[in-house]
Amino acid sequence: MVKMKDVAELAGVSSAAVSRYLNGGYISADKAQRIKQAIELTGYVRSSQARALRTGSTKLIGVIVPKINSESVSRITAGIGQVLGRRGYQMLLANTDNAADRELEYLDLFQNHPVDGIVLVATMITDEHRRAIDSCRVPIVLIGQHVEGAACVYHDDYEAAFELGHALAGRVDGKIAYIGVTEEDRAAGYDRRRGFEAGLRAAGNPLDAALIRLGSFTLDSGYGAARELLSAAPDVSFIACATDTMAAGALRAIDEVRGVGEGMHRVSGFGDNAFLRALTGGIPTVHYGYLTSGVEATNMLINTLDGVEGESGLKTLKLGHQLMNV
Amino acid sequence: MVKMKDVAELAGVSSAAVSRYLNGGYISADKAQRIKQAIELTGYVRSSQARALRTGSTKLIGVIVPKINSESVSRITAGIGQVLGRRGYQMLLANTDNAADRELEYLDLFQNHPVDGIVLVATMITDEHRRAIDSCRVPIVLIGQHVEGAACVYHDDYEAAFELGHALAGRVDGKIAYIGVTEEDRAAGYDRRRGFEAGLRAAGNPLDAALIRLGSFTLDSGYGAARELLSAAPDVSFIACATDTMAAGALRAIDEVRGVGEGMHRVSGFGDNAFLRALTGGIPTVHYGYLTSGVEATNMLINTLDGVEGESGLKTLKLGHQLMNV
DNA sequence: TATTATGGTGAAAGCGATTTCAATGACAGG
DNA sequence: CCTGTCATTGAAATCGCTTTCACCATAATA
Repeated sequence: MVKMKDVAELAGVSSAAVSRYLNGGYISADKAQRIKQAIELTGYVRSSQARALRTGSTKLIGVIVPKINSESVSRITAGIGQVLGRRGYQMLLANTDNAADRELEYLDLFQNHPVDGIVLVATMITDEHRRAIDSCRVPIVLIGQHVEGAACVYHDDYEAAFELGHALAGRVDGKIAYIGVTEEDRAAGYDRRRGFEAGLRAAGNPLDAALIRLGSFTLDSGYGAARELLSAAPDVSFIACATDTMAAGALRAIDEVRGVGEGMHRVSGFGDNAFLRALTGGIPTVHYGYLTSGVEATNMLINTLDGVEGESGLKTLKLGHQLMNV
Repeated sequence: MVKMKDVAELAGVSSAAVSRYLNGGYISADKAQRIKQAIELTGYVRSSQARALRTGSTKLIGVIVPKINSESVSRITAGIGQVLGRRGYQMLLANTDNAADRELEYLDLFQNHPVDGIVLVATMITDEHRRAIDSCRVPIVLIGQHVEGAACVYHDDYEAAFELGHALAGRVDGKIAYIGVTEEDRAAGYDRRRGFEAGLRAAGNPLDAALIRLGSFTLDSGYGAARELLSAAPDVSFIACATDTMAAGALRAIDEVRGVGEGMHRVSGFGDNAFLRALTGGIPTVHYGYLTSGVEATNMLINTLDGVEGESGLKTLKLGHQLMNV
């Protein structure tokens, strides 16, 4: 492996000069030229490990996600990767598989192992999380949850759910049920349910607490909850779900119980999943710019790291949403 | 930041001893104990950057994927991540967004930037790819394509497609059409089409070359191709697709043209997408263990890196498949 | 002419680990 | 008592780069 010293010798300069050439310090045109040639000749590439040791920066961003194989998360990740690539950073990906404690673990690992910053696609925010975030040694941006005092990019789940509930209340006749997710997930659990309830209530069609079920983000859990609902309360005519994935499960359940195709206009979701849209023609749902949230969060983070001027760096950003098919 | 020297001083030993303690070299029980305490007391964690510089190993694995936001790829990635986490490595993720040249770029980047090995979720394998793979300075495993002389984990797309074609030939009456993908993707393009054709032919119901279209992996492209097919050849009664995603698009097209629900038994796919399964009750498709291929490939790679005994290290592994809903 | 900037430069000091090496002491065997 | 193992040990050399520092021209200013 050719190192800087070799290049320097070949070019007849000191390695300090080569380093300066590479990093844009004082260098005479003459030597710059010689160094350039020497580098090309030897095919030299600088060791990022030595550089990292010396500078303390690795150009690595840690990205922690709850589940990579989900449409929303993988879109966010795509957005993150896009910006990272463009701005000269690389992505260290950690998939926690929905285990909140592994989130903390990785938060820890990433601080000691070498990342310059962290993007956390958040679900549950416990006190421990808050503490870990506060005491994080590198800049960190959250996606998906609004946490006081932390930099975050999120959607207004309450407002979106409110609008959805309000809009649906008028269009649906009969009983509306709701399949939510754990309220520990503030955004997708608590906010969506509360917003939806408030929306229905505001439209004069309040949600019956007995018709609320809890899923776990998966298609199967949506299916199971819906089956249970349909047999426990056969007069339910519409099932609103906290995610499109669970809505797909509910759809399947309704189709099974009431006949194929029946489900299509009897569920709503969140997230505007492309498959669901194509296969059903579109159920009522909320469109979020997942990719955008990845992009925005990452830009925010890197602006801070690179000290981009005119940029205040980390902050809080609420992205918009769009009601679909209502 | 507390460094090894600090720990050493506190424990009254040399830093060499601490290093040995950490890496399992000769150390007396007495000193080991003192070092252990000193580490706990100081909260010392060793700098992976310094370690990387010295040892040349970063415990980082580069993972190159064509598109992270696709069900199959994100499942593979989940499998990779699982093994990586378990075996003490971290994942450097690069998303090429289906640009083959960016694959090469990252292959390059990863060799210079510091990874111990590479997992390439492959699509197109050009000569340039082959060269890049051959001359790769770190171990590399491919997923999804079979490349002579390279370590790879893949599925037998030809065989699977053959079986699917053969099985469908009997069940479908009327004309069968096919929406494929670029043949530069040997596995998903060439092998699947050829296998499918051969399967149909073997069953005495050969595919009409005029009924073949080309999509681009996306739902929309499947939709577009299907619309075009349906108007160009209204007597087509079944559309086989090279991916479930395109099948979803085709389904939508059929529903639009022929009425909702009609599509369900008129398309087939590849990949056994969970949404598709739930929403349609299951179209004929091929189930691949995507997560497994990620797991297997990664284990293969790390066995090589860690020199696991009894393991021959890198090799070629063909995984099985399963016909669904035929 | 004397000073002061100013662009350029290389030697050398780290960054924080791992690892070689020679040295040590203990202990068994002869 | 001498010699050979053998487990332990710390000093010191690296790993490959960045960056400080002192220094040198040369040009600009007083």
